[in-house]
Order: sequence, then structure tokens, then C-alpha cells
Amino acid sequence: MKRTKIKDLLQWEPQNQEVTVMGWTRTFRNNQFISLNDGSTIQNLQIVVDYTKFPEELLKRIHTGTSLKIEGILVPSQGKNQKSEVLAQSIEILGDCPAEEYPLQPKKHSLEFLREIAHLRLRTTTFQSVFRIRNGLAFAIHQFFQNKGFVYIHSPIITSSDAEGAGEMFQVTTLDLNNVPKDENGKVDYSQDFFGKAANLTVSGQLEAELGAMSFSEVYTFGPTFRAENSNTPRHLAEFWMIEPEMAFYDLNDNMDLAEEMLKYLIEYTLKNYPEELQFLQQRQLEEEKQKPQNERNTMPLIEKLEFCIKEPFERLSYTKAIEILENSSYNKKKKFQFPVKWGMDLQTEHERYLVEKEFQKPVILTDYPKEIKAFYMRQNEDGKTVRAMDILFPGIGEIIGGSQREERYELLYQRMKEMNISTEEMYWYLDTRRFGTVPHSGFGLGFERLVLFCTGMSNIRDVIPFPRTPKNCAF
RNA sequence: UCCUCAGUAGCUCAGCCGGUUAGAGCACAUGACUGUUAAUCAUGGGGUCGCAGGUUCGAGCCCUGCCUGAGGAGCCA
Repeated sequence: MKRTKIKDLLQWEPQNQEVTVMGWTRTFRNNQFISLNDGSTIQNLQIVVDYTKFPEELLKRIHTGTSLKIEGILVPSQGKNQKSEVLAQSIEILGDCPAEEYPLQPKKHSLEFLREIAHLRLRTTTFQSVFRIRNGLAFAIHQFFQNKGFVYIHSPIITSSDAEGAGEMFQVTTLDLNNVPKDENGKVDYSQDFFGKAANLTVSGQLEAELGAMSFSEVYTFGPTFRAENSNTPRHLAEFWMIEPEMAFYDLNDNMDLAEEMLKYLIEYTLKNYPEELQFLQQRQLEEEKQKPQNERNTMPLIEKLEFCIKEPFERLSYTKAIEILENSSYNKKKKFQFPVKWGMDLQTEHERYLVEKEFQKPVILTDYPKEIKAFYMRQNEDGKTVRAMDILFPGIGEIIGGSQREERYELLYQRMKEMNISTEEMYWYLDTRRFGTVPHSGFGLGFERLVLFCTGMSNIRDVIPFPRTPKNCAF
């Protein structure tokens, strides 16, 4: 008989239907009740075993992790926690799971321990929930942009441009590192390398996306990016996924409108499509927070927090205004900030948190930062001091989006690159966009894992990507 | 990279002031029980106390270095 997925089967009215299900044992209680999961839903199906009708040898092989094929009939459950259950008529063990060796137990495991067994943690309800939502968000991102007619551009993963200044890069080479060829100056001779020059993994697809926007008007990238920064935080990965839309004829306001609309669309999509997963994750988060001191706890449960974010318009204000607010805050007057507030400085985490969590208590978009602390490609304002940048700050995770209106004026861009020591020769192709039919345009970058963090209520970014890469960790 | 904390059984953790043979719960094995919801009860096996040095009559405990993990900071998405 054909297999029925547990997700479908749980929708049925139990009327003694004959069914076949397959899945993995979560628990086997009382020698009678198998909790079976097949990954089609985070819910388990209860299989009822009449232990007098099956050989003891067979039942002894059923442990947490054992994969089974069950044929039986679907009946109303006598127990309290489920509507229906399957009375087993035949049990076939598809794969044994040696109980002494299998690390997953029917109990709470720490996330740190599960990270060490990332190849098995996918089998837990927590990670099924997280990665099902991750999957949904990836789909929803494409849907959002495709519905608007944006063209998906595949930016290269290996690149020879190292001028973006977005962070330390991973080098890509086929040279024998034990015998590196050198030129007459004693430098590495990259002409003998695979590409005939030095190559790296990309840190951003933005510059390539700009090339696309100069043709299609509206494009986006969605791919992996790599940063070799020695960052050891719950918000950074060496390999992460980024969404980078780039739009011709958009100014900074259009850019912010799009970013806000996108984030709200994605959060709403999650709420609509993953209620069970969110419910489970919310419960998980509440229990995690019981361990924390009162003042570090989230003020809002996960689902409420997500709903709140889509209801309220994000707070928009300039960097300069934000500095004023911080300077006049009672926090500052009581000298509670570790870093003194002063126009021109980059905002520290404590300042961003104050604005988002204390002052406005909702997502905040900051604009028009001092040019000294922002990238070379951002459009300069008339005041000569600031650029058309915008950062979207979210409660709990800080910067989720960074974007800007780009400098479309050739002379100003050229001059800025010179000032910041960026090679105009190597970047000729980027400058060409401003030489040949330049237009005002804007774009932003969304860190996919930070979005997943926010939507799942997880607290460490290593738990929202299946196989995290961080300094000193490249397992699996 | 910097600061703080941690590393003891498969997992989560206790281990007093440095003192005999290092403990508990869960997991696992065996048995009992059989409508359970992380079943329950009984019994049992299970340890290079992160690694390397040092102090001491004696170190899981004190000191030094290193490794790993977590939290915070920086860099950022």
C-alpha cells in the first residue's frame, strides 16, 4: 500500500482506514506507544502496538531513531494528546538505530551539544521548525521579488575584485601552498594560479547587481557570501546568505519603502504558513528565557513580536537626529553609555539597542550617516558631510539591512574612490556604469540568517543555518 | 582580536577548606508492569575530572601555558 504522509493523515477523520506510514521513532513508551515522525510535519503520529501480537525480538529493536514501516488502521485515540492514532497490524524495521550509540535522547539537549552533532540535529523538532521556516522564507523572498517583476541575477561566487572593502576575504587558489611560485620581487606569482591572478570568495554581490540594474531596472541576488573576519558572536558567520536587490530610478525613500514592505511581507508569510512551528519555537524560547535574569528577557513572546512588527510603520530618522536623541537621553545624562555619544562616531551596539528597544520599541531605519563611516559607493548629500545610507535596526539582532542610494555621478564617485584608496583601474567596469547612461539607483543587503533568527526567535545564528561556518569550525 | 565565565559518565550537572574507593538525574542494559504522552518501579554497567607543565606528603579543587565552548565588545549582514 502507498505511504501516507503523517501531515496528511493527521487531517483525516479516523474511520478505521487502512494506512501505511513510514518514519523515525521519537519515543517508544510502555512497550506500546511509538511516537513516529516523518518530517512532513513537526507533529508525531502515535502508533499503538499490541505487544502480545509481535515478537519480543522485534519490539526490542525499536528505539529512539529506529526507522519503521507501519501498516495499520487509523482510529480515534483513547489518549488525551492526539485526535487519532494508528493500531499497528504489521511493523517492519527499515533501519536499526543502536541505542547505546545514538546521541539523541527523548529529552532536552543543549543547543551547544546539538551543534556538535549538526548532522543529526536536523531530526529534532526545534531544528525541523527552524529549517522549515528558513525554507519558507527563501521561497517567499523569490516570490516577493518575482511578483514585482524583479530579475534574479546570479552574482559570481569566485571573484577577482577585492576592492569592495566589505571585509576580509577567503583566498581561492590551486597553487601548491608548500611550494608557492614567486616573482622577481619575492611576491607570490599569481600569473601561475588557476585564473592567472589572485581570486577570492565574494563578500557581496552588490556591484554585480548594479550592473544588472543598469539593464533590467530591478534585480536581486540571493546567494552565499563569505567573510574571513575573526568574528566570534552569535550574529556572525563566515559563510552566510545574502539578498541584495538593486533598483534603477529608486531614491533612498523608494529604497526604504521597498525594504520595509519586503520585511513585512516575509514576516507575514511566516506567521501565515508556519503557525505550528512558531508555536513550538515560542514555547522553546519562553523556557530558554526562564534561565535568564528578568531584565534580559524578551518583553514580547515570539508570535506577538512578529505581529507587532508588521502592524507598525518602522521609525525613520536621520543619523543626526538619532545622535540628538541619544545625547539628550536620560541614559546619556546618567552616563550609562560606555561609549560617549558624539556626531561623527559610528553607533555602538548599546546606542542602537537604546534607540530600538528603549526609545522607539520597534524597528528603526537610520539614514544619512557621516560619509567617513560608510562605503565609497554611497551618494553624497548636499551638506558635504553625509551620504544617502540607510540601516534597518531590529530588536534583538541589530542591523538586519544595510543599504543606500548609490553615487551615480561619475566625477564624485571617482573622487571618492581616490580618497579611499580604491583602485579605479581595477574597478573600471564599475565606473563604466556611470560613464554609459548612468541613472539614480539604490539597493540594500539583507542578511538572510539574521532574518531567520528574528523570525524563529533563536538566539544564536549558528542554529539557523544547517552547517555553520565560523572561526575554527568547518565540521561536516 | 579583546574582556568575562565555563570544560567532571553518552547528555545535564553537583563535588565543601586541597585529604580514603569522584556522585546524582536522564540515557543505556536486564527484569517487572502494561493506555502511555520525556511512562513508572527495581537492579546493573559506565570516568585519562579538556590538554601539558608546576606547587604540595597529597590536586577534580591551587598556579602557569595552551585548546575548545558560551556570553559581551569590535568588524558587519
